[in-house]
Amino acid sequence: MPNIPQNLKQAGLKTTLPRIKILEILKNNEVRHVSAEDVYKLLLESGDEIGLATVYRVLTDFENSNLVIRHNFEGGRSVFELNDQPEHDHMVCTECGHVFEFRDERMNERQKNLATNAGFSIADHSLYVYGTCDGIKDRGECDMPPRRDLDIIVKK
Amino acid sequence: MPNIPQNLKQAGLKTTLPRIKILEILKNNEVRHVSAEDVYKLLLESGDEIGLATVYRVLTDFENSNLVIRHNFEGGRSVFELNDQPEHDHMVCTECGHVFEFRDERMNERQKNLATNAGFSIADHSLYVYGTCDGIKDRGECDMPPRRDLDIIVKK
DNA sequence: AGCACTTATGAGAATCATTCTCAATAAAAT
DNA sequence: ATTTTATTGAGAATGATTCTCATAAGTGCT
Ligand SMILES: [Mn+2]
Ligand SMILES: [Mn+2]
Ligand SMILES: [Zn+2]
Ligand SMILES: [Zn+2]
Repeated sequence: MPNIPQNLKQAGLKTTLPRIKILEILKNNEVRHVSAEDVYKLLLESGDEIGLATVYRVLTDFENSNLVIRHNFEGGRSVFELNDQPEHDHMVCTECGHVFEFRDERMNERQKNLATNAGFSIADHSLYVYGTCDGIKDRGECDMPPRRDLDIIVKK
Repeated sequence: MPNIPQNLKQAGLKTTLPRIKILEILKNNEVRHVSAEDVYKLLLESGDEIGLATVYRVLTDFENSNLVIRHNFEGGRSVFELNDQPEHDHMVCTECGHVFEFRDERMNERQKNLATNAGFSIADHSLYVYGTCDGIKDRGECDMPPRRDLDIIVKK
């Protein structure tokens, strides 16, 4: 089991209670793509009184030390996820809010080639697909909580 | 030359002065990816006193009637562009702010297949690539204003 | 453990983009 | 021209996020 204080130290961050608690939440398998507000509420639920400003600060610190990745889905609020998966993209269901993760190696490659050929150095990229997960819903997979593993993997 | 009142009527929008002025700006070849604030300032520069709230409203109306497309690049502000180009994606230079447009038919297809196979109905998607345009800059293409035509087209 | 030094936290104020409210106005319909 | 209905403008309100600054907590060193 990964040692959280260890993780923080490695990331160059002091081991403080708020950071430990928040990293615990993010490592918890029950959640995956969470907003700052979500984290704040989860903390309250577990009896930890940590200010919202602190939650934002900690998440930003985590982002800067690459412990988490920040997403800007439509809707104006940032969403964070633990940076413990290979690079992947997201499909967001605009009906039920479920976020599906997928990975398409060939698409990544194509993106890189494209940029490189154009003389552009990629620092980052974001691909979000919005729609509804009807088909998946029909198969009873929609209302399940997001899974730890990528939902869809497209092989080369 | 496309008739602006015509365009508005077709879109089911009343022909009002603010709408005409704003559509004029968007159709003007000098700008392409603009924020509401940008539009507001351009209006002021040309002596039109149109409230910022109206600019936002009009742009949203335009979006709803598919006259424009709204982008949510990183940085928390929406950017709009006239919807007069085939579907395309964007590379945003985080140094100079230049936005390059590109189109990769195969990537689009792949996205669609991916989603379809997963039982997901795509309503929309956004692919933004962030980085720096060093190479392009070297070739003296970077600080030019965005062009009307897609910057980069990748053929099948 | 106790002390000093540095960094993080909390609460609330401040900021920023965007939306809302509502009275005044302008466009379309009759 | 008159009525009807949608739009505008100014400023207030909102919502997410950041900032400020006094207080508290972590870390290193006696
Ligand atoms: Mn993810
Ligand atoms: Mn574009
Ligand atoms: Zn769904
Ligand atoms: Zn550049």
